[in-house]
Amino acid sequence: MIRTRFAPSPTGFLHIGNFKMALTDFILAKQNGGEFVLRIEDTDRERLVDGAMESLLRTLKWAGIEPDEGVKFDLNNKIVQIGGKGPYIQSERLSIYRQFVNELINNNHAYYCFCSKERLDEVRKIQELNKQASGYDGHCRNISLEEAKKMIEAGESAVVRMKMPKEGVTKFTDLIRGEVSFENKLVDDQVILKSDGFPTYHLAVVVDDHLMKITHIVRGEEWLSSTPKHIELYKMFGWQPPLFAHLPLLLNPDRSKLSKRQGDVAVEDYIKKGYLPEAVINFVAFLGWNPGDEREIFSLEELVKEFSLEKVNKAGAVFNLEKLDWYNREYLKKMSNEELVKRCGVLFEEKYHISDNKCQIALDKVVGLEKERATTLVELVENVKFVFELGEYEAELLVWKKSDKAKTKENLAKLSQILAKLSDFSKEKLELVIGEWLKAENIGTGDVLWPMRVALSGQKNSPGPYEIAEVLGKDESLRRINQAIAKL
RNA sequence: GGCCCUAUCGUCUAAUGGUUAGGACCUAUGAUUCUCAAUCAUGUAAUACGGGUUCGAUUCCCGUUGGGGCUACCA
Repeated sequence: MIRTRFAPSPTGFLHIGNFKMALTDFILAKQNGGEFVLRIEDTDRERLVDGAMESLLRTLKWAGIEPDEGVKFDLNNKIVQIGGKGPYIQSERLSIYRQFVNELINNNHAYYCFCSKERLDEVRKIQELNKQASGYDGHCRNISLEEAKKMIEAGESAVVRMKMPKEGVTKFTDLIRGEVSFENKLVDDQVILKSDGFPTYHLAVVVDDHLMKITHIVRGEEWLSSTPKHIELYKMFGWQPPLFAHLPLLLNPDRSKLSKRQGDVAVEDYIKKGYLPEAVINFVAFLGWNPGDEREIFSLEELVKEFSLEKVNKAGAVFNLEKLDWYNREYLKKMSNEELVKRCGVLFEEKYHISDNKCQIALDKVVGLEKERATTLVELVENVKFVFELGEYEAELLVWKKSDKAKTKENLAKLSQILAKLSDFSKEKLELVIGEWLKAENIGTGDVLWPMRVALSGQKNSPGPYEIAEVLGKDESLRRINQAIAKL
């Protein structure tokens, strides 16, 4: 059975690139009837951010990516750990790591290192000057265990380094890139246990993935060059390494690694702006993957059905907001008004203080006005402002370019009379009645529809007049039209 | 600097040892139209470069160049 995991560090909001990894891990597990594990990698005590774990979980939940095992919200939105092989938060697993580090030390696969930061900096500087490969020079590699223990007892600060073999080549087959190989002598003696007693990523990830029976490691390409260290650790422990798949990275428009400087990188930013999870998932999944035909719209369920690692591209992909916008518009157009009202609920509440479901039916129509025009939820809610509050506008705006003020006033007055007699204010009925009138009297549509639309919306650009009139209802529509007549 | 990964329109990508190199986004033009959208039609636009292998290479190999990653007691 396939078991994948997503293992974020709680150092801030969920990065869109990491989101892509989580999505891929989730899809891969789900499509094979496997399990998806969520683990928290909080071994860097200095970069911990309060509330980051909650934020990460909230974002994943928004996207419908929830783990079968590991850390998640329960029904009361409390963070819990589920599954049998926990804990799933690394800071709660310190004794486990210590035990495996000791095993490595006792088997001569790891050693204590007492080098100061200053010495390490010096070594690096010299290597750089000599244009050599940089890395630890092995200064403490041959200190005997007895001697090391004495130094520790004497109070010296130490880290533990893994003992990389000095010859040979580490080869592995990446599911995306094929065979990759590294010369062992160029691989560093990585620190695996820090002086604060916490493991580094490299040790913790290997131990946890093994203990948690992870079969496929799907992660970003930035990990490719540390994979030989991980493979070597599996070897030292006598464990079977899992399969690796290193996904291409997301890029800025200038093709550098996607970074905060050039735009929003946190998924939360996109949630706040009113992007739909469907659109973000579809967009991000299609960065570096496609089904091989010309379909572009894929739900999470369809992705689970059709995604395959073999078709994933090798090169990084520019994170192109214009395409995201397009996806969001597509999903907005497709969505039922009812569902859209649900999604916009909080935004309506914040902006117009409309909250309870008494207004649901009305909101349904309001939302329909803009769903083909807006790009995001926030924009949609903003754009229907005129329904709740008719803004100020100049009388000149009422006059269509091919018309004049007198004619406009006359037309609106007649329109007002006609509407006053109507009981059915549906847009179909309005269109029919007004259409007949225009035809009968041979009046150009623009001569009436333009001023009517402006009178109802107060805006240069807006939805059509019939639609707006239907949403506003008879009383409010007439009030606005008569107000416009008074202006002229 | 060292090591590793990578290269098709501006962007995301499809395809094949032989094609008019396809689609989507963006963009331009036209149609529609009361405005903005939406919609429909049409157009512009790509195999980084140099060597091989081959009857033939965008595809396979090598090199160059470009881009990216790693090179921490960060992940």
